[in-house]
Amino acid sequence: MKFQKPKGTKDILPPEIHKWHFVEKVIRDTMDLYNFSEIRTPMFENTTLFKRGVGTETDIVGKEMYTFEDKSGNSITLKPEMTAPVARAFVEHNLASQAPIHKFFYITSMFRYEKPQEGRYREHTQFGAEVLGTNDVYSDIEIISLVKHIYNQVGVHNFKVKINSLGMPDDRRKYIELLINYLNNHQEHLSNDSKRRLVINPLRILDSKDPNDIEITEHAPKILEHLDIASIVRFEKVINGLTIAGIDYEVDFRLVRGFDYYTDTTFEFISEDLGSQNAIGGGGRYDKLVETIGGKPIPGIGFGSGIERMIMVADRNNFIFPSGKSVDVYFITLNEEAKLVAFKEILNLRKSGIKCEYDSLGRSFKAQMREANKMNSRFVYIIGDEEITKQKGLLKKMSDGSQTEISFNNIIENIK
RNA sequence: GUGGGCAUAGCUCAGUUUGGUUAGAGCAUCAGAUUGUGGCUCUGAGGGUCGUGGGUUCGAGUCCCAUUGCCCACCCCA
Repeated sequence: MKFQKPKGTKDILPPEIHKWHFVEKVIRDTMDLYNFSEIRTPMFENTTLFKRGVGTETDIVGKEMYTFEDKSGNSITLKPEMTAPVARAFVEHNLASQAPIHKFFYITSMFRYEKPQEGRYREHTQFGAEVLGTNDVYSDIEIISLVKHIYNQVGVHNFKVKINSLGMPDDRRKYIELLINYLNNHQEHLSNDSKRRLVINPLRILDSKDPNDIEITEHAPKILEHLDIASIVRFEKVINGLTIAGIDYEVDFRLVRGFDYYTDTTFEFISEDLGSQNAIGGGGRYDKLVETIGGKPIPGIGFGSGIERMIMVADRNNFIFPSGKSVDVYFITLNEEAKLVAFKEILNLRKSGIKCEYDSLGRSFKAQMREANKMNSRFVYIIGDEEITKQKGLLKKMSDGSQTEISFNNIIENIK
């Protein structure tokens, strides 16, 4: 019997890892530039956090959570999203009393029990940010600019920003009633899925892909026309800010996201390079979440973005990810004594930060040359019988093939 | 969770229609092409229980069933 990775998971092997290192570095550097600090929370939480925070009617909580009982009978869930854990840590450590505003970022695995397909895993990696403590419109704009800023550095240019406002809960509730009334009159023409959603989560009918549903919802009441004046003003300010920031956006009344905690601003980044799972990232404002999970009424906004999907888009746009430093010196050794000399020299060179490699299979000269060439070594240092006698090795520059005799302890001066 | 397709060497795939001797190619790997010199070229070698388990048959990579995995769409999302 052969072992294989669990369904919906992946291994990242050496030829791919430089992409991840690069993306992670860009994220950390850019987050620092925007003055966000990293937060790490456990891989799992008590299940009730997500039920309370995210909402039991959402698909993520309702059917996609990795939930299990631990040995003492507590219900544990591998985190399917990061906003609720961050809010929990924020409340648990009473951070609100230490400073009025907190800006967090994270890079972490997420777990959702779904049917895997391209760009969709059961364990995937997201980076994201959360701003807690202000509902300033500029924090909305800053978050969206930040995402774009990071995308552009990692080769993700081909994407659209969709934006909408879901208003505050009271307005949304009233709007949903209007929507239900409207849809009830067209019920017989709705898809089966949407008939079901009419009872469970009517907003979701707005983003149905069924042509009939789209036709019907085209003339449905629009949420943006039924919001409180404060929400409308704020939405306009956000949009204005995006224009000033030079970010192209598309107002999309069909954009309703899969978490119950959103209020006012919601947004999504989509790319046509992803196929059917076309969202690279998304987020929104959640001004009621902190109090929902037992904190003070503190507003927040955040986003999450899938790193697998970002790399996928970058690859499909032929983005070249910078790779690490290549080998500086490959030691070619032709006998046992030479190996000992090489071993001593390598110890020294590595202390000075020179990247070295050597043959550990006792292979032929030619094979060692090929190996050095394959790993793109800048230099080769050859030690054979003659060189041992002279106490000088042959330093060969691979780019032009030139080679000179260099004493054993003189290598470092000659490879600049 | 629902529907459709695919599974042959490390990778990309022929071979399946019309079951029939030791299952092939390219790339990759390794080794050679006169003494101790890489990239290009040439030659050769290793590597597969044909996803797994049953069944039909004198005989199965090829037909049938089941199972697992992957892909596509729906659902949903990153």
